[in-house]
Amino acid sequence: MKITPMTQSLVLHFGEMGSRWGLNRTLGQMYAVIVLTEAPLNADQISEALQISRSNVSMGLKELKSWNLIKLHHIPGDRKEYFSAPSDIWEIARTLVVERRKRELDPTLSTLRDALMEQPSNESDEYAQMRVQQMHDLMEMVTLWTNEMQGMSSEKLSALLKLGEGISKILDVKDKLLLR
Amino acid sequence: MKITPMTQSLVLHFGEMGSRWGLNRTLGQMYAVIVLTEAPLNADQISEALQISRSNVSMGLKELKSWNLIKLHHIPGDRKEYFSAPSDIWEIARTLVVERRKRELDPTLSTLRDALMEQPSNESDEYAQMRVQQMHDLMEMVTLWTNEMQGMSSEKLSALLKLGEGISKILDVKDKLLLR
DNA sequence: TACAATTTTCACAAATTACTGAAAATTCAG
DNA sequence: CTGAATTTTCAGTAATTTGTGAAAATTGTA
Repeated sequence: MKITPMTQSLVLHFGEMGSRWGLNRTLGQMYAVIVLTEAPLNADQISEALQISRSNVSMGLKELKSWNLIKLHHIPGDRKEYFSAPSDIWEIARTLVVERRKRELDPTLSTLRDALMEQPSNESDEYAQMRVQQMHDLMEMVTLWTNEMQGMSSEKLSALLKLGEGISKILDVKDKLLLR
Repeated sequence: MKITPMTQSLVLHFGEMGSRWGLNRTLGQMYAVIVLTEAPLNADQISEALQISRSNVSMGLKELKSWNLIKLHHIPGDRKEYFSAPSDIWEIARTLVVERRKRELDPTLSTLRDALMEQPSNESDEYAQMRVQQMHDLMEMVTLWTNEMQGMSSEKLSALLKLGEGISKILDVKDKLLLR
């Protein structure tokens, strides 16, 4: 599959960014080409577009699947598998946030809980445990939020984000509001 | 500096996590030991606690500085520099979010803008540009939010996060609220 | 069931990233 | 200003991560 210069430069950029996003270069490039192309693509097309080996594409697709970032299609009369990204960009964002939480927060939360169960052996352990408690509480709140986010429609999510600076005002009058 | 078994296991965990957090293993470990220790530490203490070379600590501290994650102290009569983490965990979280945005979102936002300036050369470019526009709008909203967050007091941030599932309800009545 | 098409796995190679010790640079007390 | 204490830099090496081709496994059709 040929790729236009515009797509090409976006793909390269998302490759660079991939590594900063907890994915990696190739994964970033692969997802870029999938997101930017309307028609679902098969592995060979991706391999050709990015000039990477077929086996690398296979491994990348496996990982994108584990992130729930791609949809699988079958074309009648064609044995190949075709892949596309959700057409709703909010769905992609929601998935990314939730999956990153799974990878970045959940394991830590569980380690923090373990540490809190232990008996502090001296003063410095006591201080450490206090900090662990703070981190734990904060991360738990973030987890609640991402769960909430997971169940939100794209419209609602968009409305929430559009609040932007309005969020402070809303917080100020929240109590008043919830009383009625 | 000696390290208790509890701190030791937390340090190891944050090392593992460091890589998923856009830092790296050593940076994660270094920050863990700084966060979990009440007294400010000097480079030699960190080097000893983590069993890594002094030069590695120096590079790590440089990076932690660039993330604005550590505070610098001077102890009278001692030429060494001492480092600590903010005592307010919310401040740490706020900094992390803002710094990650700088590294993960800002460069992409600028690339997306560039792509939007280009003249689409054919239909597939038109589709790509449409997606780029969507991504751009979403990321811009996130940027607004993180800016908002940067200016929020820890108390307010905590209140916002505690809303948790309440956020949906608030959204539902937002318009009513803002009218009065 | 047989077999061609397709996908996945995996051992090794290539590329990237992280770590070290030695040397250079900086800092500051006297 | 001197020189000891301290920090930083950097070239080389070590460790980790990523990519490949060949072979194995799976899939689906005739």
